[in-house]
Amino acid sequence: MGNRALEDYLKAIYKLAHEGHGAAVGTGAVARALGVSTPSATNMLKRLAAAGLIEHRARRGVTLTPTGEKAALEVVRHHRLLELYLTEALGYSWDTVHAEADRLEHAVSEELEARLDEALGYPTVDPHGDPIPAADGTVRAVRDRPLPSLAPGQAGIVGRVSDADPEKLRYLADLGLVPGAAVTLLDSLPFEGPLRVRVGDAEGSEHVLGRELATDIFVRSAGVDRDPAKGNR
Amino acid sequence: MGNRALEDYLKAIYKLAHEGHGAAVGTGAVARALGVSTPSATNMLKRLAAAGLIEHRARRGVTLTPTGEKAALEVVRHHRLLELYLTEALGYSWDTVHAEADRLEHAVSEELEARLDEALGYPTVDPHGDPIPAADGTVRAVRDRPLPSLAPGQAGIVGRVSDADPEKLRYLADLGLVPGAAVTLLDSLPFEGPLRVRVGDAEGSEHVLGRELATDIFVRSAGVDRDPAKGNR
DNA sequence: TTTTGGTATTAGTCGAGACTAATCATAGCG
DNA sequence: CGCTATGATTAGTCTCGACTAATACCAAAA
Ligand SMILES: [Mn+2]
Ligand SMILES: [Mn+2]
Ligand SMILES: [Mn+2]
Ligand SMILES: [Mn+2]
Repeated sequence: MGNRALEDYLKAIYKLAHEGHGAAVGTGAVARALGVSTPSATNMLKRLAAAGLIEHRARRGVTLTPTGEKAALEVVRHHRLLELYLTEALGYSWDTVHAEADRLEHAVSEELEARLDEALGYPTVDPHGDPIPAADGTVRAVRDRPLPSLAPGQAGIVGRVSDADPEKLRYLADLGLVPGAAVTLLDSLPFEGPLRVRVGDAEGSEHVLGRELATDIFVRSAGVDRDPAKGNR
Repeated sequence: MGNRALEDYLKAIYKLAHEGHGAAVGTGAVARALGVSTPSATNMLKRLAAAGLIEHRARRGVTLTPTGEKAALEVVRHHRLLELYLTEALGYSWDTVHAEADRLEHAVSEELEARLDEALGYPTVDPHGDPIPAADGTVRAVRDRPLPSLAPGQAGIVGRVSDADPEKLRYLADLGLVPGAAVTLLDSLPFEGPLRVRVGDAEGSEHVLGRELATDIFVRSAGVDRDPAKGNR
């Protein structure tokens, strides 16, 4: 097919750029994210650069140009609108939507995008807590921090969880660790040990989480509940 | 992309086989249907044959094998479920759904297919009157005849209209010539001339239709209203 | 300063699907 | 019975994305 590959590269670059704060994205990272060999990535990155979608400083890394960022946001918007629509309107569970949306995202027209947006009431957050870029390319900034960065005894609200692994998502849902849930870090064992957390408000249930799993959960301060996402639902 | 091309070829062959009653489908017809050169079609047909999806008697034409027919029906089912879902649930008009479904059909998983089917109440007809193949590969037989084959004075019910041309569909909708509408052939001018029809019951409105347009409208006898399609909606 | 190891690029190949130009096969007509 | 029109196939290319194997770069360690 034509632009499916390009779109997936742009999306991957966008996401990598936003988790490794600001720095340029390496060829290898892109390759790993897409399950592709590094020469394949090099080749593709050159073409993206030739198309003016990315800046490619050889042996340095890669950054999205404004045009490229716009295109990437378009794909991300499709993906997240689809994820939300599939769960809200068609009863999908949040652990299965990702794969479905990954295929559908490339076949979504501007009209379908608009109709999904409308049917959902112009949402700003997807089922996993990721922000849905607006039609004009605006994205709410994410300031959530990984759960382990809380101080012992500190409370937070789950803002976002990593949406890649269905198993993980099912497990988190069982524990009640979904976006919007209150969570308190009771203590965290040293030497990268597990964390003990309370899920829910005053007398919620306690759980122990492995370090790795906890790192995929992002929280915001419990006090500061100025979340634009809640604005228009 | 991988199977998008194959699926489109299978779908095209299926549809051509069903409009030219029973005969084998020629390479040229396939090429024309897909907007592709005949050598491209020859090449692709060979690969479909190698995959056991079609029977290709050289210089004869092509027929779907049971496996091929099953695969084709799968695509057709996706297409028509999507068309219906887009109109019913997302407010698409019937002239624009075809193009959208043509892209989405290849990205529909078995799960999404099942959920669309359920959300629509297990429908059997798409917005243009085409039958939706059941999950088990069953298709309601279509016995509708072209409008011009009615005898002057004879009444019928619109069963199906050709869904390829949006302009045409908009025009037909304006005239009220949609599936389920009653239509009476008042008279038809000789030498392939235009037809005068009444749309609606006793005192409906009268319209004149060009021969070509009329040939894209398919009707069933007004009396025999044993239509399985009306069964479960 | 030389060695080493991780990362990126080059070189060469492959299959999918498309194209054009040239050739063939056959049905039907004269 | 031979000729021709129509339709199908062959031959040869092209682009897109992927791959492996070989090479080049560069930073840090020795
Ligand atoms: Mn994708
Ligand atoms: Mn998501
Ligand atoms: Mn299609
Ligand atoms: Mn249709």
